[in-house]
Amino acid sequence: MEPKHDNTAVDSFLGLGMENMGLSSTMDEFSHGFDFSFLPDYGGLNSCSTQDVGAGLKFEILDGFLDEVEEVEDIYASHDLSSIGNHIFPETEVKKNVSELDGDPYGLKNNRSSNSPGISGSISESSKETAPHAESPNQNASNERVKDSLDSNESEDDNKPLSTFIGSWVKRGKNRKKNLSNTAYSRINSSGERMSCVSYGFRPRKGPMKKYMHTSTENTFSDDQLTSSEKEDDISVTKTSRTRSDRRKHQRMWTVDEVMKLVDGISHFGVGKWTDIKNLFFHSAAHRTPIDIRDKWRNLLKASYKDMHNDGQADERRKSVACSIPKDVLHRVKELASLHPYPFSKSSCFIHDSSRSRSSAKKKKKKRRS
DNA sequence: CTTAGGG
DNA sequence: CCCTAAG
Repeated sequence: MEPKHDNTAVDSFLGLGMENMGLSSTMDEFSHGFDFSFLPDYGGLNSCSTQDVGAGLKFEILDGFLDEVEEVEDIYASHDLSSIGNHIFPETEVKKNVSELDGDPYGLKNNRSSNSPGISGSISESSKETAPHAESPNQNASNERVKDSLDSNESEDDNKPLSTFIGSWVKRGKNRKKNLSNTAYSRINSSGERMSCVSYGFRPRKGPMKKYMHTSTENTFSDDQLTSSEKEDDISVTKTSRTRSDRRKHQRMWTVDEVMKLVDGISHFGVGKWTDIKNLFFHSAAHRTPIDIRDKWRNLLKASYKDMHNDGQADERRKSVACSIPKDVLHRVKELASLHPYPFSKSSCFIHDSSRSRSSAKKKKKKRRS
């Protein structure tokens, strides 16, 4: 292979070359049992890419970028993979099998949502999140790495105000036995403040979702994912030398994208299959336990009903941009709500006003099974 | 372990 | 979010 070390190499690195790189490496790792010949032409995979990669990968010039290259690889791998995945598993065909591809199990993301962060979003996302990955050399069967990056398709941050994280722990007074025994203790034992930068505040959900993930991968990933918020937490904690009194999981604002995934999940699995939804649609979301998801759905329903009672009144009370739920999503929520009622029977939620008497019937329909 | 419900 | 009770 002739290393063409002129502009071409650089160009291809910065441009198409990257794509090819990511793709080719992806292919290397994934072509083990597969015949990708049916895949669409990914821009001269064979012709220029291998060459450029061969040349480019030497990277005398780009030595310093190697780290980033890894990320980039991941990023592109993720994209290529997702597109591949969509080709391999067209829509309805495979359900669980796709689970590992996550992010966009049914290719839903593509159709919907001007909101869901497209490529750009994912890129910033991934680069942010895979970065820590590159540092730990061992723990990546490249296989898993790719899967990770797939997961990082997750739209973690749409618009997460950092203040959210900082503020959230402040308002927690109660101490909880469970939490105390879990997190706080470990922290104390590990000599309190000094340690705090590592483990404080991370309360792993008790059961790692083992079904669809290969343990180490997801865990490390979630750590990475939490990194940002964790840092916030740590800083605040060490600064104030917070005691273990407040141990509430950081309240993370639900992004529109997440909400949409939730809606998707429900429309695919039905209400009540929250573990399934979690696994498929929120597999990469380290937080968002099935319970969280259910709670969110509960809230969404509430919101939708509220909205429908305000008939037409575009209520802008939810001023925070992150919170406001787009109308279309709200509509879908309503549809789903009428489709399969959420089983909360008691009076608790929802406004009980006069108009509810008849209309409530639609909520109390039969529960749809899957 | 999962869900439903309630706080 | 958290917690608990129930399958």
